[in-house]
Amino acid sequence: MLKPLTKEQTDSILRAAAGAFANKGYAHTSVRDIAKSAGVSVGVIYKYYKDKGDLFNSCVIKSLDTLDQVFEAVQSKGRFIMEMAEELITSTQSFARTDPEYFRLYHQITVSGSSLMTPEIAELIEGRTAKLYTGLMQNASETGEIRQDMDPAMIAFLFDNLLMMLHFSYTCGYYENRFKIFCGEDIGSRDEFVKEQLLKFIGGALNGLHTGL
Amino acid sequence: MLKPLTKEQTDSILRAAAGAFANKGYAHTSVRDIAKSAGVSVGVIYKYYKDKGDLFNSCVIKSLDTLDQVFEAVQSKGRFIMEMAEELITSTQSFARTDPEYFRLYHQITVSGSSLMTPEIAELIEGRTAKLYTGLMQNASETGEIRQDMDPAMIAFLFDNLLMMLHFSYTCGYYENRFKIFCGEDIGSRDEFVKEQLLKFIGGALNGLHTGL
Amino acid sequence: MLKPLTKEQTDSILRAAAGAFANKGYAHTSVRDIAKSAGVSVGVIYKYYKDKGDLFNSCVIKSLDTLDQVFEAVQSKGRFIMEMAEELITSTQSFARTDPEYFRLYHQITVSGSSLMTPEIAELIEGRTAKLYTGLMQNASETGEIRQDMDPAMIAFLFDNLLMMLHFSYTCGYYENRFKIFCGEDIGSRDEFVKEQLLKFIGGALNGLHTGL
Amino acid sequence: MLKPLTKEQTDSILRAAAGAFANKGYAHTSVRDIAKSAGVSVGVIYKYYKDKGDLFNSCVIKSLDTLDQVFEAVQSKGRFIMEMAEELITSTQSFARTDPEYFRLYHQITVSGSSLMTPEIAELIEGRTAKLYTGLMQNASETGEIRQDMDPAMIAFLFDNLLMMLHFSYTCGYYENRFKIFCGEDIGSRDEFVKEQLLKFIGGALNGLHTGL
DNA sequence: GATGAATGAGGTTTCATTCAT
DNA sequence: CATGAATGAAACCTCATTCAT
Repeated sequence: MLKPLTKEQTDSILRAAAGAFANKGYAHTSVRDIAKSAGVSVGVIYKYYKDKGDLFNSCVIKSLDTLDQVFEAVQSKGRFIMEMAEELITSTQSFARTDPEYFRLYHQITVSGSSLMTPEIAELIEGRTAKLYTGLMQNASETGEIRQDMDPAMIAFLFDNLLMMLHFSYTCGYYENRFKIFCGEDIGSRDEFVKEQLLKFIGGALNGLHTGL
Repeated sequence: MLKPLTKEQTDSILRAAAGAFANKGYAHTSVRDIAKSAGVSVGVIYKYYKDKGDLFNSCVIKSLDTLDQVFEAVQSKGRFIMEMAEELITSTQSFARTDPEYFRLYHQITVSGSSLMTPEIAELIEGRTAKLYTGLMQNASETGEIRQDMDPAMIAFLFDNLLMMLHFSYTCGYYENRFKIFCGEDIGSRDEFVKEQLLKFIGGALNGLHTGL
Repeated sequence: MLKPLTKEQTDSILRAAAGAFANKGYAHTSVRDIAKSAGVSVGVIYKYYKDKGDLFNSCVIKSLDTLDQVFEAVQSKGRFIMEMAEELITSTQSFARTDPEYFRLYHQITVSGSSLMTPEIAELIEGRTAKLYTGLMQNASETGEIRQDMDPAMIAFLFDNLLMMLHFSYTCGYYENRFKIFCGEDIGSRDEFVKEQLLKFIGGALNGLHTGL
Repeated sequence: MLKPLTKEQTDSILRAAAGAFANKGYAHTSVRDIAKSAGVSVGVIYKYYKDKGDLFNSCVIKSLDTLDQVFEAVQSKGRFIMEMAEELITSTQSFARTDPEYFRLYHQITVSGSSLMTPEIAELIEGRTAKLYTGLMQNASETGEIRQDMDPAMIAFLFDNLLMMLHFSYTCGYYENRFKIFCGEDIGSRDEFVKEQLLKFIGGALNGLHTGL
C-alpha cells in the first residue's frame, strides 16, 4: 500500500507514540512497536520525525499544547482566584478521563534521561504558567482577595504543585494507586468530593486567616 | 581472584546501583557499569539479584528504608502538626543536600514502566505514610488543632502532596528547574525563606479559618 | 506534474549519477540524492535503469566513451610514439582539470564489489586500448623506433600502467595525496615539469639503450 | 560457549574481516557476516574494535605492517637499485600468491569514502616509501648508477607507480583481468618473464641512455 | 563461589525499490 | 507516464544475561 498516509494515519502515529511513551516510558518503547500499533511502516516514521527523540518531543509538545487549552479557558480576566481554581480542578478531572495520555506524557519529561529534560525546555513549559500564576496571585494579593503576607511567586508555586499532583493522581499509575491508598479505592469516582475538599484546602492556604501557628 | 563477597561489597553494589539509577534513570544504567563502580564482577550481581529489575527494586526498597528514618524522627507523640511540619521541611532540606539520591530514586518508581510500579509496592511504600498522616490529622482534627470541616484523609493526602513536591523540587532535575523558574535562580540557597513560606501556606490550609468559599 | 522526460533530463540523470558515484563512491550514493540533484523523480530512474547497479554501469560506460575521445584524438597514423605519449599526457592533465569525474568513475570500476568488475567488462574497456597500444608498440619496434628486446604487449601494458597512475594521481583522492607526498605540495601546478619528467622516464624505458643491467 | 576467545579465534576475526573487506569492499561487508565467517558472535567484535571502521582500519594497518616487511627485507644498504628492484618484484610475485588479501586491502584505501582515505593516513602510509625511494634514487643518481637528468623524487614516484600497478595486477580483480587482456591468459604463470620484462623497462627508464627527446 | 568474556536478541536507523495516484 | 511517499529488509551496535574457568 504505497498511497500517501491519510490524515488519520499520521494522527495515528502521534497517538500511538504518545500512548506508548506515556504508558511504557521512552526507553521501553520501541519505534517498531509504535509503527505496528499505528498501522504504518517503520520507515514512514522517520520521514515525519528525525529520530525517536524527535518523535517523543513532538508527542510532548502536542500534549502541552492541548494542556494549554485547559488553562487558557480559565485565564479570562477579572475573575476570582477561587473561581479559577474550581474550574482548573473541574477541567483536570474531566480531561483526565478523556485524554489521560497527555498528563502521563507530561509526567515523562520529569524523568532523568529524557531528551526533553533540559533547563531550556523547562523554561519553555513552566515559564508561562509561572508568570501567569504569579501575576494572578500578585493581583489577588493587591486586591486583598488573598493573603498579603506571602510571596506571590511562592504562592503560585505551591498552588501549581497541588494542581500538578492532582493531574498525576488522576492519570499516572503510581500516583493513582497512592491516591487510592490515601483516600479510598473509590476516590476515582468521587470527583465532586475531591474538588470540594481541594478547594477548601487551597482556600485556607490562600486566605491564611489563621491564629498563631 | 576468587575472593568471597564481603559485607562492604554487597553494600557497595546497592550504593553504586542506587546512585546510577537515581541519576541516570533505569534504562540508561547498565549492569556492567554498576559492577565496575561497585568494584565487583557482573556475575555476583546476578547471584544476589535475579535480574536488573530486581536490583532496581532492592535499591528503591533500601532508599525507602532510609527515607523512613526521616519520618520516624518526627513521629513522636503529642506534638503539634505544625511543629512536625516544620521538622519535616527542615529534614527534607538537609537530606536533599546530603543524600539527594534517595529522593531521586523514590521519584523513579513513579515512572511508568518501572517494574516496581505495582499496586502492591505502592501500598507498601505509601500505606504507612498514609495511615500515619491520616491518623495525625484525625487526632489534630479532634483536638481542634486543625479544621474540622475536611476529611482527615484528604488533608493528609494534600499535605503529603506538598511535601513530595518539595522533595522533588530539591533533588530531581526537571523539578529543580521548575522551582527556579517559579521562585528565582537562588531559591536553592533560601531554605529558611522556603520553610517559612511553606509553613504559612500549610498553616492556612490546615486551619482553614477563612470567610467565603 | 506529469511531464514527459526531456533529453536534457535523461542526460541530467547520468551526469548527476556520475558525479555522485565518482565523488562519494557507489555505496555512499543514494538513488534519492541522484534523483534530487538531477531534478527528476526516483521513479523515472527505475524506468530507465533496472536498479542502482545498472545506473552505475551506465555511468561508467558513458565515462569510458568520453575517455575514448581523448585517445582517438591521438590515434592518427604515422606518428612517433613519443609524440603520442606527449599528447596523451597533455590531454590527461587538461582533462583532469575539466572533467575529473570521468577518471574518478573509471577508478571506481577497479574496486572490488563493483557490479561492473567482471571479465567481460574488463575486456570491453581494456581490450581496445590493449590492442591499440600493443599494435603501436609492435610497429614502433619493427621500425626501430623503440627497443626490440621486449615484448610489445608488455611494453604496452607498462606504458598504460604509467598513464593510468597519472590519471589517478591527478583526480582520485588518495592518489592525489600520494602524488604530493612524493613530489611536493605544489605538484598539481607543475604540469610542464611532470610532463617533461614522465617523458624522460618513458623515453628511457622504451628506448632501452642501456648498458648491462 | 562462553570461554575466552582463543588466539586462533581472535586472529580469525582479523583474517575474516580482512578477507571480506578485501574481496567485497567496506560497504558490502557486514559485521554479522564477518562474525559468522570468523565463528564468533557479533558482540565480541565490538569488544575488540570500537566499530566497523575501527575493524577496517585494523585490517589495513595489519596488512601494511606485513607489506612493510617485504620492503624492509630489501632495504639493506650498498646495493644496486636494479638488484633491489628485482627483489621487490620477486617478493611481490610470491607474496601475491600467499597473501593476496594484503594487497587487495591496500587497494581498498584508495577508494573514496573509505574512512582511511585522509591526507594523514596517506602521509603515514606513503610517506616512508616516498622518503626511502627518493633517498635511494638520490644516492644512485649521485653515484652515477642511474641517470642524473631527472628529479629523484619523480623517479621514485614513477618507479613506485610501476610496482603498485604490479601489486594490483597480481591481486585485484579488475587489474588481474586487465593484466590478462594485455599480456595473455597465462600471464599469471609466467612470473620469470614478467620480472625480466619489467626489469628491462625499469632499467631503461632509470638509465635513460637514449637518443632523441 | 567469583569472574568477566562471550553471546545474541533486539534496538534504532537507512535506503533501494515499489506502486497508487 | 511521471511522481515520490511508503515499504521493510537489513545494517550497525548495545547490553542483559550466561557459564567455562
